Amino acid sequence: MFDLANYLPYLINRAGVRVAAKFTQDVKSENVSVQEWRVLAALSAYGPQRMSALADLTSIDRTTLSRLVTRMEEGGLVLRSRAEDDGREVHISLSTKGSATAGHIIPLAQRYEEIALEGFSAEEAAAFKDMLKRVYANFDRL
Amino acid sequence: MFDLANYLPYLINRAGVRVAAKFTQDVKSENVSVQEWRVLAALSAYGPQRMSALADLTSIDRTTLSRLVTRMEEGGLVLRSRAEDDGREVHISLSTKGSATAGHIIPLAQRYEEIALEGFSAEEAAAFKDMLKRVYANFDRL
DNA sequence: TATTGTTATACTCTATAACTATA
DNA sequence: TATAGTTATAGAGTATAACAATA
Repeated sequence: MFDLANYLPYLINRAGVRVAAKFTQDVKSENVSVQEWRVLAALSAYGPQRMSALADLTSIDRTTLSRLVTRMEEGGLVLRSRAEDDGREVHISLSTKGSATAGHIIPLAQRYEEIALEGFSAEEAAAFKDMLKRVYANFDRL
Repeated sequence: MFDLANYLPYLINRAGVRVAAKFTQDVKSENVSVQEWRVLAALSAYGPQRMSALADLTSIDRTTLSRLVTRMEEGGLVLRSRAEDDGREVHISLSTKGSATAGHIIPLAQRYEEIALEGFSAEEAAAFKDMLKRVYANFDRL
């Protein structure tokens, strides 16, 4: 047969789906979707980004991100501007409202991390995160 | 700021998205989507299931699953039948074609697990899977 | 010609609610 | 009334390809 209960991609997917589903409900009060939060989080963590970098950081498809950013721009969460040195590039940055919204959500996000890691020692948590990074890196070339 | 690079939900999401994206390309030759594979895998691992159980096993929304199963039924991958003892329940099972398709994909899926866990010791891999189960369980009540 | 980003299209997924059939 | 599953609808995501603007 097939040992689904110990199949790694399955375990990753179901954990991710569950966390995202719960988070969706909780950020609804901020009128922000999970994808929008991912953009806000990436810009909060790394500052203004080009579209292609933002797509990598958020794991959001480029064409989806383009329209998502348009909606966020219309909602006043982010600013879009052309690069001065290279007219092809677009720089996305947080607006004041976007920063404030991110500031409201970050504590909630941190509570999610605490819930997820309940019962983990600090060493276990660090090892766990490291393993997730290694899995990601193992697919770098593919 | 916000330490995205060590934020657990982010790490889980990006690993899951990357694995699913690569897998999508690879199963295309079997004319099967990732969601369809999840159904095939669940039925291969646990045998015939009711719709609600299958939704839990695959982390697929019930309404999405209902239409997904319709498409798979039309494609000859699964069989849908009413329960004899309770006319409300529907049992989904693999057809001969569905079993054969799953049989083709399972080796590919196992290669994905090997790629994902490259550089992991057996103990690390086991600990990693256990942690993913604990994270999932930590959101049980929410 | 190559790169960056946007738009078009068709299909799928999600979320909510309403609905049918059965218990 | 409650449960199992389906269907309707609107909004959003995905994949592919085509496109404009810039380099």
